[in-house]
Amino acid sequence: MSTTTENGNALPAYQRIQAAIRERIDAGELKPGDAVDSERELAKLHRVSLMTARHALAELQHEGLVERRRGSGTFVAPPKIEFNKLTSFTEQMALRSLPVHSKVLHAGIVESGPEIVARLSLPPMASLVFIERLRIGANEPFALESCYLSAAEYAGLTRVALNMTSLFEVLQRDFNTDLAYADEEIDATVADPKTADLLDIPRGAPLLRIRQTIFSTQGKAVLYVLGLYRSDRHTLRIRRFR
Amino acid sequence: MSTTTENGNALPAYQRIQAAIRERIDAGELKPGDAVDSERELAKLHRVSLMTARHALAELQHEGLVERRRGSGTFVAPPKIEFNKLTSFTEQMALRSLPVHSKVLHAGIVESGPEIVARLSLPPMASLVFIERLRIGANEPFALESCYLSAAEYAGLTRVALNMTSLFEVLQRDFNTDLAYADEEIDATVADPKTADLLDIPRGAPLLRIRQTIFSTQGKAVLYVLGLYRSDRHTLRIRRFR
DNA sequence: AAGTGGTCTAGACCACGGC
DNA sequence: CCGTGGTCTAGACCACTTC
Repeated sequence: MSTTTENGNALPAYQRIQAAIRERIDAGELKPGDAVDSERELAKLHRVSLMTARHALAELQHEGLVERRRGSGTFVAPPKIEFNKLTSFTEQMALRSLPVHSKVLHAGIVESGPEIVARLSLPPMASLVFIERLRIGANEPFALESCYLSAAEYAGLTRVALNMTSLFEVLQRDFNTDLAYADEEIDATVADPKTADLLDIPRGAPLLRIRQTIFSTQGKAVLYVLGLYRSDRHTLRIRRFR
Repeated sequence: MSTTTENGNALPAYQRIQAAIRERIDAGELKPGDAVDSERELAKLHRVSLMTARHALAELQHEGLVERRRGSGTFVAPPKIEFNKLTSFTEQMALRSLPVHSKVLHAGIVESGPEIVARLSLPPMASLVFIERLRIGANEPFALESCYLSAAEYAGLTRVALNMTSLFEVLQRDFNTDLAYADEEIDATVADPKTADLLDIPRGAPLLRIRQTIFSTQGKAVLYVLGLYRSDRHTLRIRRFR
């Protein structure tokens, strides 16, 4: 017997059922806590067997979109807060609806030391795009960020105005590079004279130093960022699990 | 038809199959990359239907224990590195096989300010167990940690020798408290004179400050920890996802 | 061609929750 | 009690990989 009587497309039945439920949630028709159709109802509605309806719901449960309670039913799960999410400076500030811009201090091609090249898994003599920006939110300097990328692939970045635009956005739009995750090393340091002046803090003031290697969805190290954050204006929040 | 012919226990068939596979992996009989029995083999071996064998493998795949490739088979997945894992100081040092101990500076009951009480979701006048420890690894002071817990529940902690023992372990063993996750606030500060002396660093040296609220598996805030880490001996590593 | 995982059926019994 | 999810059967066809 064929999968459906009126076939034609390629989407499995259980995925069609999931899509239908997702749509009802996205449309606001179903809110957190509301009951979703039961397995038996879904089976009748979509003319599939119980196992297929069950499969659809089981996956949605695993995704965290619904909760299932034996004897009771299937319910839309409350929205989950996402922890340890990699967000750009622009996105973080937008969440707090703060006016934000950057002052580009440098943007060019450099021959850098072996350390940064190694972090990007590039050959020892590779040249790099180097962008240094002072990050400003609510008219106060927040952070000093130095970004490094392979010049071979991202030389065009030096011609993009990055004072108002998110680097993440430019990489996605103009270079078709989607970022996936970042490995970060976090420690504390003190402001040297030049940094202190730029960030408008006393020399010797404590700074949070975050060194990120950011990887694309293809698993390639795309971006190395050294960030110095004013500790009086910045707290990093993370959640760790046992 | 009954679930099995020779029933008696309560474990579902698919979980017995999973357990059998897990055992073979734990025993080293199956290594990463090795092929696991196919659905059909498992079905015959355990005398269950294909769907049941399939269910067992599908869950193991979702857990990340095995990888399944259509047309090819099911294989033991390479071990995954766990990121952002909540580990005790003792566990971290054990990973680097460094000799480790602690010097208990204080251990007693205190009436603390409103902030810490609030972080533990306790009534305003609640008294707290306060334990201050200097953490020492490789014969060098690493960090200064102040722990706070509800005195009503954990008063017995003041009588436990915590200079060589992990607090996490004591909570689990003696208080039946399993920890699940921690919300952490991370910033930078400078060493005050007392802290500088204890950590054997210059006054004004940068410190990584981590404030943790640690929750039990029941979702209760159990422990508040204020940690000051020598930035020349400590780097926090995390991975963040987009 | 043979074997694998992916999807699916049309039933079944059980354990649990709420009324 | 009835409806819910949880487990399970004994098959089937398909898409894919490997040889």
